[in-house]
Amino acid sequence: MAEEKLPTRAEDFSEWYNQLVLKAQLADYAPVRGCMVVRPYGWALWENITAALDRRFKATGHQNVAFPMLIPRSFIDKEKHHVEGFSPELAVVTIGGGEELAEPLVIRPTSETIIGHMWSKWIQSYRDLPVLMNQWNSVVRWELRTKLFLRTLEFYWQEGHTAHATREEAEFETRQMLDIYTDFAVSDAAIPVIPGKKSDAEKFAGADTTFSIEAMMGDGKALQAGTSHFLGQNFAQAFEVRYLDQNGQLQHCWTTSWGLSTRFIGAIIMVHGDDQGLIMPPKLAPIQVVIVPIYKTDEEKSSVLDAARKLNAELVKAGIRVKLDEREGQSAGWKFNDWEMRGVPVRVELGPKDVAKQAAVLARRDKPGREGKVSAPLADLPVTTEKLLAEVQQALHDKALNFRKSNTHDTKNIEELKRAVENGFALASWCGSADCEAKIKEETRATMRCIPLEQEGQAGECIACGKPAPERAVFARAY
RNA sequence: CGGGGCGUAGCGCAGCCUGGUAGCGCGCCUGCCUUGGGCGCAGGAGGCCCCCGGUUCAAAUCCGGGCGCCCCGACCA
Repeated sequence: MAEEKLPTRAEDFSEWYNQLVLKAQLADYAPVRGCMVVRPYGWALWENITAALDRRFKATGHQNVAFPMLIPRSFIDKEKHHVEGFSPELAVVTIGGGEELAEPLVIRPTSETIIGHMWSKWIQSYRDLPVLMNQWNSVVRWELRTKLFLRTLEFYWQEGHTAHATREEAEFETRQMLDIYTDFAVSDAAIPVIPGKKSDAEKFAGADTTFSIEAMMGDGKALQAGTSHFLGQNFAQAFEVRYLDQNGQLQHCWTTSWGLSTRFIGAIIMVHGDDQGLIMPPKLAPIQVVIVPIYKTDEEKSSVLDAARKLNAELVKAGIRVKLDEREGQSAGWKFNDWEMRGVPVRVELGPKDVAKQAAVLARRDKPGREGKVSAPLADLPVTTEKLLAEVQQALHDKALNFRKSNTHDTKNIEELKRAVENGFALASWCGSADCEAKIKEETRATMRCIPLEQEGQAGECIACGKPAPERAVFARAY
């Protein structure tokens, strides 16, 4: 690392983000434009995210599967809106084994089509339903403007796909998975999100209805952190996914799909991070506690390291993800800064003075300097640490929620909305027309993020046209 | 896809205008010293100066062409 300090978020949020991702060794640029290499620390975070989600998917009856990456080009063409939405960003394979292919293959941008194709073979009867599947994979979308984690040509995600006998059941599934994303974001990532419905302009290509969870980043911009789509019978019709019901009638299935990607790592960085670097939510942190030993003489070194290793073992036994930093040649101060930059939520400082009184200094990442430090007896440390991790988890969530609240404004006209989205969210009544939505975007550079499921306050007149509006929507500049 | 910036040691950069021995900081290696908030000293290793062509006795430097990456704007998980 050439530069030790990051730019501050106020100076240049975008540059702060870029440098942090590289310096914290979450990811690096790949040799191909717009592609990233996820490094061990970043992947460990992703693994914790996948574990937290996968647990929830399994608990609601979903099974994991693996579909191939290559899809016949013609499949994409079968659903009208789908092809319109995805054609511009497809990567297409035209040569295989040195021969021009009879039919080009696309690298999946998402798997609705190939899954629909297979379902048409597998689903015959209402007894075969529902089908509840999920796959962890990567997909490719040829984006023009890329940014590590937030938008790369290839990204990692999970895509859930389900087929149901009735509209109601499919709609329930769509909402259930949105709830799961919300619960994950709030409980595990400490990121408050607004679950809501997308406008027609913003919805998934091929969906009847798209829901999303929207989060506010540290610069006040919005990030769509997860989506759940009610696909109606669009793909079932395009791929003839049909079943015979109890009355002997042939019916099209109702399907859903839902996804959450490595983009979520970008959300964690931009929601919790501060000018010192990352702050990992304890529940997802690859390293929850780092022990930094401090010593001068050989004698001190051996007694401190003895105590540190013993402590390390006890914390491991308590189920805490702990790392003992035994690196030589870096000073304790250097290590403090290093682990702060990498966002470890709790640091244990252990030096001769501490060992003498059988204690250790605990420092919490979310409170800088002395303010966040306390001394605690070594014997209690597994318990004390666990408690502190829970406190940090809660504090991060509350801080993010307060930040969002204080940067969200009720707006009554376009001027107010324009000002509100300079550094936050705007709540505004919206009549629901695409024209008004387009007008707002044109004049303010903000997009309609979602119509929150939980409506706060009374809807009045549409902010753009003045006609009565049924609902209030969130507008913001978005990543 | 438009606008801007940048390609020189692992990283960050200077040198280029005005052609002539390739440099600085950090990192890395060795040794000593240090470790409670980004220690210090000494020695050392490390280069297709993005690529191709041109001008010239001589090109990192001037000229032409290409490629790549980043940033900013319109589309997107």
